[in-house]
Amino acid sequence: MALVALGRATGRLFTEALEPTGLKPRHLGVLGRLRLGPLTQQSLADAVHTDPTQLVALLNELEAAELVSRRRDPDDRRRHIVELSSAGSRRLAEAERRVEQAEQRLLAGLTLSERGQFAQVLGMIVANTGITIDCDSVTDASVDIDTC
Amino acid sequence: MALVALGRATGRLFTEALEPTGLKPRHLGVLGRLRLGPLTQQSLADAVHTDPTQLVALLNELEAAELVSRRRDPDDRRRHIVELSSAGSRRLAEAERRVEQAEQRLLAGLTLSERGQFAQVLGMIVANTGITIDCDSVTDASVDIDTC
DNA sequence: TATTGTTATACTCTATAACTATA
DNA sequence: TATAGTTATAGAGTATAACAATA
Repeated sequence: MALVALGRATGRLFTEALEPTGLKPRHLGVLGRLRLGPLTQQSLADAVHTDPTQLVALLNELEAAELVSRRRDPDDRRRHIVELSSAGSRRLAEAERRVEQAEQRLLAGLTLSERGQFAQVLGMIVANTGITIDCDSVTDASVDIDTC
Repeated sequence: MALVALGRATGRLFTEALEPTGLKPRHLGVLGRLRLGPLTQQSLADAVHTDPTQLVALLNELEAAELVSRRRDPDDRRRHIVELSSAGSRRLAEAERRVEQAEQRLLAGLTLSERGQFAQVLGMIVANTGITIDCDSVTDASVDIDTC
């Protein structure tokens, strides 16, 4: 179905748009969530619907780039508290800008009302089926930049 | 973006719907193309926009299941001519039925006119961007079962 | 004993290069 | 030498199980 192919193509588009930032879509999801505040790795994994096991690798990369920090939770030394750095905050903003530009290119041929309809239909499909989706703001009327 | 996640979820939906047939979406694309007539592997690879190298594995599986046959082209013995068997034809029909059912579930909440709008918008996005898509009938008004 | 984070393993997909047999 | 098909290899992405430290 065309929807699958278009989804893949869109994924490639976003991935390429992010390339200059050194981030991949999944990194963006993590950084975006951390902007709301520091989290434990477990709760972060839940929040971005990622396997805790895969989150480790993502965080290793983000930490190596000094975009996030990990520190032990003094209350429970098994836990790591993950926090967005100021560099991470800046990188996130830049990445979001690039993704938004890519999205503008993608939707260039559509009028505002068509974009609204499109977002609405996407939301309805998600809502009306048992489909589990990896990201949150699907019903966001602006088809906005949740790059989960 | 929601579109990416929905595309992935839809892909999983179709893949699962096909499981009882022992086929994967890519097999379906190959079988569907062969229904139009026998082809050389090269032209088949072109037709379904698949790497000739990956097509080999797909055809090995389809041939092992006796859904297609490969024979040398007498005019150029380097070439293989690939042909749909009658069993392949039946399996294809069954697979298409299952995919269509999955699609009905996916679009269950939408009215006919909403489905039309949706297909139209998908087509416009594809047409208005430089996106290369792996399948043909994207602009098909019925959002029909090209499972490429 | 259970939980947090980590490592190791494996399996699928995909992309690329090298090989064979024919031309 | 070039082409059709094949094989081998390596790289992402993902899922699962086992492990160390801590509770």
